[in-house]
Amino acid sequence: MTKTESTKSRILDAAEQLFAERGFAETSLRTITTRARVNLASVNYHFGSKKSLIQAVFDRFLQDFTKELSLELMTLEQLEPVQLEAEKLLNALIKPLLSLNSRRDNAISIFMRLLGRAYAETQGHLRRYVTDKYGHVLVRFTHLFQKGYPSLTIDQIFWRLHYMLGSMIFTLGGSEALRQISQADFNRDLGVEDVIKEMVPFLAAGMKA
Amino acid sequence: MTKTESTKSRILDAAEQLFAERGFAETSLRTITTRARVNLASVNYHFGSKKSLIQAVFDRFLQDFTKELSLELMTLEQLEPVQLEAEKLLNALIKPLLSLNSRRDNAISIFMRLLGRAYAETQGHLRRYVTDKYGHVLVRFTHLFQKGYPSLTIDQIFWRLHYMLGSMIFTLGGSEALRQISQADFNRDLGVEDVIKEMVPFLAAGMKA
DNA sequence: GTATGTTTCAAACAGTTGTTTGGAATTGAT
DNA sequence: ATCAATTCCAAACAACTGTTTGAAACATAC
Repeated sequence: MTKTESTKSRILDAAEQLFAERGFAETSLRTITTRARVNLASVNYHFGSKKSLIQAVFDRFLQDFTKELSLELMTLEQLEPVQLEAEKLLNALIKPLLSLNSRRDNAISIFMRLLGRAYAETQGHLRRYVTDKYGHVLVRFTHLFQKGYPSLTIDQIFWRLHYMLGSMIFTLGGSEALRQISQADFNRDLGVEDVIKEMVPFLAAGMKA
Repeated sequence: MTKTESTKSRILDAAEQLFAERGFAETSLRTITTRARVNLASVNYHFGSKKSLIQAVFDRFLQDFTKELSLELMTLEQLEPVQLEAEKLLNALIKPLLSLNSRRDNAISIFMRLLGRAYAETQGHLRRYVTDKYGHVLVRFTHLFQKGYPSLTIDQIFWRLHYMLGSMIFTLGGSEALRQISQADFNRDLGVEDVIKEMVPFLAAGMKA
């Protein structure tokens, strides 16, 4: 059993990294199994198919993330409307993100990049899978914002949340490359945590606009 | 010559649509040539390779877009610092976008989706190609913001521009799918133009924060 | 030690990919 | 009408894809 687990998780480790780097279609099972130092057939043996492997990669991430996020939302849901400031709501999203990074190096970037790629899969199984399984936290989030900012219409909140998601996925998912540009043009280097901190006032101001 | 042009542009039309829908790797030349009703070999004859075809698709879009954008930037660059409000700067970006849509249906979504996919290509030729060829407008944009908001540091401006780009690419590129969700959950339907209008105050507030 | 179930592995499978080829069809100029 | 250049096209190419197979290696229990 221990040998199996190491094979499965070695595959997951290699897969999530490669998927984030190159994309799903651009990553072959042979590339994954070579990097994971396991036999090619073991992916189909342990996961069934490449599609299922992709979902398994997401599952591992989303389990950790949504568990923490759900906890944050629960405490927020017991607050009075006046206490629900945008900054506080944003932190409920950011705290679980940051704790991802404490478990594994670079986890935020990988996770955001995977999300971005899943989102880009327009025709795909993945998009449905992610939204079906984890769309309810978005709904809870929407309700919280509605409660804190009752002057905004529900569509305004809906769309602003998506502007926000776009900012986060885009900048955090590509942060290495962006940091390279930033470093080249402005001779400064920011870590992912710094970028997130910079992001909060920007997003909060937008949500309150 | 006229036959050739029609073949070339038929390929470009089919390719840009399919690339935006499914992605570059997920779209085969056979799918493209079938939809374009041309022979398979004509892609390699007219464009050389699939990579070059992808670049050609971008070129056609970016030529129209950057020409208009550059014009907008020029008029802004002759204004006084106090006149450079965030809303005005945003409109300089949005106007060329909207005029894309007047030429071809759905052009904004397609363009944004292509940009998103190019951006996701981390290892790739495309990323370099786009940033190399059109990165200077980003620099001009940064300078304008710096002039209008001198209290912000250069890194703050740099990152906020990227938050902004993320919002735009994410929401406009996926707007059909998002609109579906919006329609299902809130029974409202917004066109791309409406989403953009909704976006301006959000982004402007963030930039000024 | 034998038997049972699980996991690994090399090899092969059928299908798809981008690209190349050499000849046919078409074009435009003289 | 003749010639040269351009464009088209069916067919084939080698390389790569995800998946399956059946036997070998391993582990676990009696």
